[in-house]
Amino acid sequence: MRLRLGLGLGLGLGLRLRTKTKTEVETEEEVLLPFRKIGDVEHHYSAVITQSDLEKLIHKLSKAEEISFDTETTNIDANLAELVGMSFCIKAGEAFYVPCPANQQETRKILEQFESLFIDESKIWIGQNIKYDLLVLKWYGIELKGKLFDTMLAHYAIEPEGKRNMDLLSEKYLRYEPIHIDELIGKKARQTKSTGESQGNMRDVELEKITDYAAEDADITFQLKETFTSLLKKEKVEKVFNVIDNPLVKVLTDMEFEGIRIDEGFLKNYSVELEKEAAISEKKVFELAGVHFNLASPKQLGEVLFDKLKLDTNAKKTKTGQYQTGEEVLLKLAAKGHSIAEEIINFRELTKLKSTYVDSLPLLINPKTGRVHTKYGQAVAVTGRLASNNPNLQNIPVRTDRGKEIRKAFIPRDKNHVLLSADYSQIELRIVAAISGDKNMCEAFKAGMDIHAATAAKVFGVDINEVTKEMRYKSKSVNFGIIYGQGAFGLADNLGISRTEAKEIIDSYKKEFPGIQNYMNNTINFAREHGFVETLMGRKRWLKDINSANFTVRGFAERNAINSPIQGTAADMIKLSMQKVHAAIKKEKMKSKMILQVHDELVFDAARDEVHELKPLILEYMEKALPLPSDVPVIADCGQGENWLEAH
DNA sequence: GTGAAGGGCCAC
DNA sequence: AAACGTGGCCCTTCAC
Repeated sequence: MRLRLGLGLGLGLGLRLRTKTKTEVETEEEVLLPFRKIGDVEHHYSAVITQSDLEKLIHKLSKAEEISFDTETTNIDANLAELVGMSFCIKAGEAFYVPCPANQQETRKILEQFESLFIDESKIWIGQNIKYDLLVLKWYGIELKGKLFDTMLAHYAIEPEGKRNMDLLSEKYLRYEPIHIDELIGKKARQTKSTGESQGNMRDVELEKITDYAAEDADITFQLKETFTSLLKKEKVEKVFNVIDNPLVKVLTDMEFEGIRIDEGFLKNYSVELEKEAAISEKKVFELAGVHFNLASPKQLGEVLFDKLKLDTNAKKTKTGQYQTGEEVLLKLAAKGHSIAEEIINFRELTKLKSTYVDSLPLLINPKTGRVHTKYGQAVAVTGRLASNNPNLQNIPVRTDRGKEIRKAFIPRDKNHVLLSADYSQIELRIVAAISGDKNMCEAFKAGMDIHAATAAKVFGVDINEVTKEMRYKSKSVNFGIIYGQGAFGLADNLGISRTEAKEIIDSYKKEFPGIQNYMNNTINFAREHGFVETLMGRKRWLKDINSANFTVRGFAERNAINSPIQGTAADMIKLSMQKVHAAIKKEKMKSKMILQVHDELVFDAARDEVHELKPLILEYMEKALPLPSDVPVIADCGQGENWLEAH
């Protein structure tokens, strides 16, 4: 049996339409396959070539409230991409593809014709990961003024864990298997990650194929919107989507577009310095080891340390039979007087900084802007946090002297700007206090106390003035441990104290902060009953293993249950503050730009003459973005400087 | 050669 | 039995 639908149907607009059936069922058995044609609706996918067809399309789109929209480009990196074409869909089963010529002037002329649509504030643009498309357009000087509906983010709110590419969503929610991109540009073309080069040769794909592919994407996205709108309601996560994640898209688009300026010369010099030091360090290690080998290889290093030198006859091996050579292991060897271990740690620091940051960052400077444009993953972290990649600017070193030098390379755009960094103070602990309602913890924050010292005073039963550095240090560790669901074993390991002492500290902590103990129990019980936990804003995390009989798996789920509402609420809060600050900067027509987010910190490329009004504005919005229960105050601080290190 | 997995380590 | 949550990226190793 062979099904063919949608063939040769009338084309209302008289455009040059192409129609094609998606599921061509070959045999009776295949009829039983789960995938079917989109929504059982006939579909008409057409390429829009002529000027008159283009005008007809634009007219048609101008009457629609919701338009699903997708771009085809030459690069997976939106900052380097050229438009190859755009697809539109305003009705399930009917979609249009507008090819854009390689000649950028001609492409701009096509885009100009869409201006009335793009500036229409009443439109709703539907897209899957629409931040990408917005960025591509922004490079052509176009900003969509309407509202957005990102199907990727809708799905993220519904199901924050796991993959959500469009093929998958289509198969799961529409029971429809889309055309794979491999069919257009081949498998090889996909391995563009390392080179960042062309996404295959989308330009070379023949019109009929790319039309089907691109139009189908717009069609699928259009239909997913319907599905997800009701699912968001059903799962009670509309607020997460409507108030937090979906409106953040334009904010992140602007941030990614801006990027940050990097002092390339500084990094080049530092690289030479690190190279010299690493070479000296490596030589020392080889002398102490009495053998030359690849010091970057944990496998070879383990064999040298434990088979040849026999530094620890009980050295632990990993599951793959390798010796462990991580920093913890090396520190223990160093403590036993093995200076080679210390030198290896030194070598590791030098090479880590050099390869991951100092040598890599310059390679990612965008030739068009001379700046580095990170990309924010908005539907990656299960807790609701953002993730930053290519490059990751959320893990730039700051804890060691050598490491934090790298922050000096992050600089303002010009002499008239400074870097400004605003960060939340102890935000996750404040959230713990607030959602647990623990009296002592809340009071400590309300009184504006040094929270780790206040904790220490309670835990060790002394006056806050009598808290020693050691007591504060230990309490700080417990406070962090609480957030991560750490136990006595982990605390002991972390502090290098006995498990007994760790247990005593934790017991005392639980006694002095009973509300926190209650919160942990209640949260786990809630998770057991409902199968999920949620943030203050209702962001969910599903915990399928929370009732597992397997200790390990269940323990993991329990720690997730405790941590996710805390980490996620902090993420919700800073996302809300980003929207507000972004809107205020726009409203006040300021020159300053928000350029980075690092979980509890926002970085701005701030015009010097705006700093005085910008600072209080930022702090105000950060602190008021999401008021916490129990009247726990939210505090943010702000610094400025000629580079990121100084601003911190 | 490519890509996945492992070990390791940077941030919050 | 495992023992601290969320990420990204570098280098090596190993299978294909």
